Amino acid sequence: MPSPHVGTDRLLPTCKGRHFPQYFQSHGTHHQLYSTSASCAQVWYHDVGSENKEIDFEFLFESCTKTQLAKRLHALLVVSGKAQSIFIATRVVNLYASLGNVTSARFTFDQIPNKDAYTWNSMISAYVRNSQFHGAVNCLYEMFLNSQVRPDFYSFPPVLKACGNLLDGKKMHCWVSKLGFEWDVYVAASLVHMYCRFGALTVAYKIFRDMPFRDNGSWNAMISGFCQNGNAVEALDVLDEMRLEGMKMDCVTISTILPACALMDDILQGKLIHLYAIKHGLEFDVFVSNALINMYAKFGNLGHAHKVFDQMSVRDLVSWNSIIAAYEQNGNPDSALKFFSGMQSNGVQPDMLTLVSLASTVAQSRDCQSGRSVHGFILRRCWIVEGVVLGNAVMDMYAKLGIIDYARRVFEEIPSKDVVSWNTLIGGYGQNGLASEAIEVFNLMEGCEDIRPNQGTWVCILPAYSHLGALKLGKKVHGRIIKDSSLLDVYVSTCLIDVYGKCGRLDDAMSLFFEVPRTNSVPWNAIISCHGIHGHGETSMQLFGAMRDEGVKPDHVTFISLLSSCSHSGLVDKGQWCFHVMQEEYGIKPCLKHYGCMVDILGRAGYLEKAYDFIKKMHLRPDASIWGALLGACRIHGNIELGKFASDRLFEVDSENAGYYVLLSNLYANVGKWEGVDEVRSMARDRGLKKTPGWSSIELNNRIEVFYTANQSHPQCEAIYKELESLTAKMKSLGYIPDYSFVLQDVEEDEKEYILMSHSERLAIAYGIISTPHKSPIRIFKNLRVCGDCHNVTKFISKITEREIVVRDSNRFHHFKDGVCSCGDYW
DNA sequence: TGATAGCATT
Repeated sequence: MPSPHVGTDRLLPTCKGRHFPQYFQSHGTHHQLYSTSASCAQVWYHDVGSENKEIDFEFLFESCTKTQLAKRLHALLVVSGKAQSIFIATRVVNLYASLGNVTSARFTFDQIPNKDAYTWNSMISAYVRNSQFHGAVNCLYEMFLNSQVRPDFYSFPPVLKACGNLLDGKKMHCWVSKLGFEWDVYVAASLVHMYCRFGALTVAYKIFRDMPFRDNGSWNAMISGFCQNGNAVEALDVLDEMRLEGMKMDCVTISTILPACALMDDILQGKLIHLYAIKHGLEFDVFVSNALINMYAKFGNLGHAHKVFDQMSVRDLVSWNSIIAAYEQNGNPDSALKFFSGMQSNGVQPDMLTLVSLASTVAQSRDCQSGRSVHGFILRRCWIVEGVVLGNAVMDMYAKLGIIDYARRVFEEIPSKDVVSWNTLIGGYGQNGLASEAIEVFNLMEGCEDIRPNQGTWVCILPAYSHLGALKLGKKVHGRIIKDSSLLDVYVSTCLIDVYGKCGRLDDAMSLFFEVPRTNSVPWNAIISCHGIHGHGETSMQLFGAMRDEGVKPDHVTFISLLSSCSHSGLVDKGQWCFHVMQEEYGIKPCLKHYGCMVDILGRAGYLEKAYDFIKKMHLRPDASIWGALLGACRIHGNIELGKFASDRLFEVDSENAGYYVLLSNLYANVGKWEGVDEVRSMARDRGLKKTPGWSSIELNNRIEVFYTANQSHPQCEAIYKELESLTAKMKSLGYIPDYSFVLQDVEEDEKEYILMSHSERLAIAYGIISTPHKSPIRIFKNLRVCGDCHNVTKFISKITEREIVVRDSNRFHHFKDGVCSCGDYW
């Protein structure tokens, strides 16, 4: 029975038919059949040339690890006449199937003349093992139509598995019942598993309950069904029942139940199961070890995860992926990268999931060069086209690396974008401070009919609204969320609290805060920070007290919010107390942001030397924000020497930020040291520094109007400047003197006055005045800090126009009313 | 004679 697809590879050119023995003769007696690669060398073919010795086919079957080898073995079987046996032919079908080659399996299958049930069942499972589920179901129908053999107990388990994947199994269940196979333990377990795949847990559980006999596999099917639908409690209940009935957990049970322990946050249960595995000698099973690595990683216990990984004698792709993900998800990108290179040097080929972890790792390591390497690696394998998940991960990586244009490009290249792709791009723009672009993309997404926003979308778009102060747009989304979903996700609620708080609606933020479940720190952090930026430091402290009373554990973000609240309100003692409590009571190590707040608190309050001593005692290297805080404090308190020292340190670590030059120039100007002002100006000029363009925005008629400094292109430009000129005249009659120290350019005085007048916040305020009813309040947002002159001017404007003016800048809120600011000029 | 099946980890 010559087989045309056999023996076609060029290393065995004459192996067809009867030429085959001659091939061996020409190569002597001891002959290595599979000599193409080292991994195949284990398979030897002994003494074919000397006719009296038998070929060890059993050994050859065992040793086939590649389709090419299987084809040679198949050829050998054909030549030796053994392939005519239906038993041997069926084994060949199974061999091809196990190597992932369904085509060859089917070809061999078709060549077999009198197929029996064994043969048909093997072909069915060949399809299922290779995820060709329609093929499996069709093959069963084919078998049924072939009147000589009937489907039996062995036919249905793989077909039911296929049905589970195809999400269509009612008809098959009827058939199984009709044939009376329902009570076979394998068939019933397959039914249980299939219904669990559909999420029909009640039906699955009923079948499971009614089983007359349950083996380990049946229990495992039910437990895994609950686990995979996220019902960890039920899974653990069934496990208890199983053990009460005297059944022992096996490798499958353990690798199924460990993720449920992680889901339940039940580390004790997880450790007990680990102990059980050790006691019963199951700990070195590759599935069990992998599941243990994943569980310990979820509990943040990298030591245990690493130990399990180290003790493994056999590691597969999942083991490497798990240990890489463990380090990546616990914020240790360096170790994750080390394991990735370890994986490569061990000859394990990475898959798409490896690259998803790797992309996140690189995003954390802030290494743009590696980012490109990862992208290149993926591009060479065309993986972006294959799976949207990897494309999304690469987008996220670029967004986190701050290369948002690349993220956009990857987004454009993803053929079937899902809601996560959109969310990632929206969030990416948001994280890079491009709130308007984020909103633009969100609007584009709204135009896509097949994409529906989810909770993740709201978490990405709402901060963009907070950032621009788009209260009305935020409220619109709030309405939609209430309409769409009965249940408010804690993260979405927190974003809404943030929108209301940052749009100046503290009362609305508070009432929303009281509605959400407050069991984790996230909503607390938001509400504390909102009160902080409004200058209500005492309220922030009271909220912290309430948080402690309710038993909610604060995290490092809580303390950043608290410390910045203290700094905005001048609460020196309370700030120091927080800094102490954070370390002593909660064991949180201060990061640069905490230190920055402390320098700010001390410095603003006038304890400049204390602030400097504090910096000297830091266990982290001070960055620009730390020296910037000290410099800012020196400006307020007119300390030239320390200010000069701080700015020297500052420009060592960041010489590009124009804001710090303005600060220093302002310090000199305040004490009348004009030569210092000139020096700073020339420094700034020499370095050709890139200024962050200042802008302010105002929300009118459901639109956000953005004004850039000295913007002349607005349609109402003329009216705006006219209004400002008239206001300036009135202010001067009330005693306003422009403070030119906020002007960095070296120009004539009248031009300096014009520059100050063109500051974006003034343009926005003037636009508000001419576009809204008399005496109505005005809300302005500015991306940088409001300059001292603008702050002073706004006080005058609030008095002249009898309007309440709320300005939120990059730092905090300023409420102006009757010529006074709520911050008491302390900001 | 022999060979075919369910439940497991990122």
